[in-house]
Parts: sequence; C-alpha cells; structure tokens
Amino acid sequence: MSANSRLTIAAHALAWIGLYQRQGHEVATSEQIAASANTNPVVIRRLLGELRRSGLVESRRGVGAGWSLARELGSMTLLDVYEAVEPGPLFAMHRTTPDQGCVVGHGIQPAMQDIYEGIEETVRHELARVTLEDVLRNVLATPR
Amino acid sequence: MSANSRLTIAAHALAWIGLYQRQGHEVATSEQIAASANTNPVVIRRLLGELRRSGLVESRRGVGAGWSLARELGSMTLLDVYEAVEPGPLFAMHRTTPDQGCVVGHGIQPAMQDIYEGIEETVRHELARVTLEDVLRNVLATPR
DNA sequence: ATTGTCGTAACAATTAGTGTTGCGACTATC
DNA sequence: GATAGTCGCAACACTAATTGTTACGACAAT
Repeated sequence: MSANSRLTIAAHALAWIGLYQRQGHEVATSEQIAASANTNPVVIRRLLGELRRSGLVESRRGVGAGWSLARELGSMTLLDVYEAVEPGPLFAMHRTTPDQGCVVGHGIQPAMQDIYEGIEETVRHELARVTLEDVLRNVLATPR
Repeated sequence: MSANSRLTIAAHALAWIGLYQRQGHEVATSEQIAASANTNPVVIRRLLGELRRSGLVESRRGVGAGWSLARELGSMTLLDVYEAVEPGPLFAMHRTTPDQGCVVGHGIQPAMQDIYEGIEETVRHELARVTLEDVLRNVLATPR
C-alpha cells in the first residue's frame, strides 16, 4: 500500500505554524518546521507550496521571510489538506486495460469504480469532520 | 496516492473464477485469469496465494490443476480480500521519528494515529458491505 | 550591499509494486 | 514408469512515486 506520509507531514507543518503564531511569532521558516518533522526544508517548502496554492497558507520572501496561516486552524479541515496534497485515488485500477473481449475484463472496472467512489466519498466525509484546530488540540493533549 | 491495484486485481480474479465455475468448469488456471486481467500469470499466482492463505480459494497441482473458490462468492466481502491482500495502513506516519523535544513533534503521531484509525475503521465497514457476489453481479450488469 | 529565506530545478536514494524468467514439485493421464 | 500441464517460489529487472539533497537565483528588510 501507500508508504505515503504527505497528509501527516502537512498536518504537522500546519499545527506547528499555528502553535508558533499563537506564541506571538509572525512567520515560521521551513527550516524550523523541517527540524520538528525531522526532514529536509525543501520537502516542507514543496508541501507548503501546495497548501499555498489551495489558500491554506501564505509565504513571504526576503529577510525575515517564512510561512503563516492564511486562515484560522479551526476553519481548515483535513479534507482541505488532503485535497491540496494527495493527487490520486485511494485504490487504483489495473495498470493495463483488461481484456475487453472477456465479460469480466469488460465489466470489472466500472463495477469497482462505483464501489471505490463510494468509499472515497466516505473518507472525504470523515476527513472533513476534523479541523486542524482539533488536531492541534489533540497534539497538545498528548501526555509527556 | 497509492498506485496499488492489488485489491482490484484480486477482485477481478475471484469474479473470474466464480463465473467460470458457474459455467461448469472445476478449476481456473492462472494463465486464463492473467489473460483476462492483461497481466502475467505469476502476478496472479502470487495474489491468489495470499487469498489461499486467508481461506478464500484453493489450488490443485499437477495436470488439470488450477484454482477454485473455497467459499461462495456471496460469503466473501471485499474486506476479506482487502485484509488478505493489503499489508499496510491507508495513511502513513513520518518515515523518520519527529523531534520528540518539540511539543508538536511529540504529539503529532498519537493525534494522527487516532484519526487514521477511525477512518480505516470506516473504510473496513464499507468494504465489508460489498460481497464478491455483488461485484460479479455489477460486472455482468455492465452494458456492452 | 548584505543577508536570510523562499522558489524551483535537477538528480540521487529509497520503497513498493509489477513484470519476467527459470526451474523444481506435483499429479492426471497415457 | 514416462509425459505433460500447472502450481510454488525464488531471483531479478523494470517502473513509478515519494523522499532526500544540493545548488542557485529571486526577493526584500536592514
């Protein structure tokens, strides 16, 4: 399955920025976030770039530059982040077209497509129920 | 996200075997199934091997060998297939441990874990609602 | 002018999945 | 028994996606 941590890292970055801003800072740098997530600043910049395209964060350049939230954490859901950051569907079809001369080969993709769409819709619904505010609250509630 | 078609191919194989058996044949060969799915017989054997370990299919060896269903299609759900065939979780954590000295780095994994577990549970529930009988019916209902 | 940070390209490293070949093991049939 | 068809499985190449890294230009506060 997917060894894909994009949603996790994106949520981490947003929670970090949010908390940092609440502590009175204007912007957070990719280097700070990368240190917390234990990865490379460029990885963070790439991810935050996608979040910016979706209107979740803003960035400044120049000296004293960095990243800030474009909206309140409470108004961002994991679905917003997911859509900004995850390209493909949860389940994939055959990578080559099955034999269209075979009844099963011909009908399997539409059949599975229907099922998968329903499941993705459910997942989206679940993701939409969780705000980044919720995430940050849970993060802070973790016992040390 | 995941370019992972294991569940799709496994469902394809099961539907194919089921239909073939209804047409009066005892067993289906990996070569026949591979032709329908437009892939390599070894890929099919690998997948069906996992389904056998979970008790969904049986295999015979020797001349006239092949695969047959171990249970009725109506008693198999996509969840059974999913669990037989998909190893990991839907969403992954950081691949390296985040900075445990940082509040966010320390709390993010438990927080996301909770959320992800809830979502996986929902997905399992959805998968459990669909039997392979349903899949085959939808396959056959696809207009030509 | 200097400095710190983003923006982005390029490429290596890693990982998971898929495709392919080869060959031994097994068994129905002759 | 010998033959032939098919699985079982190992080994390895190929592909694609993600992640990690380096490099360097663009930009803006000082």
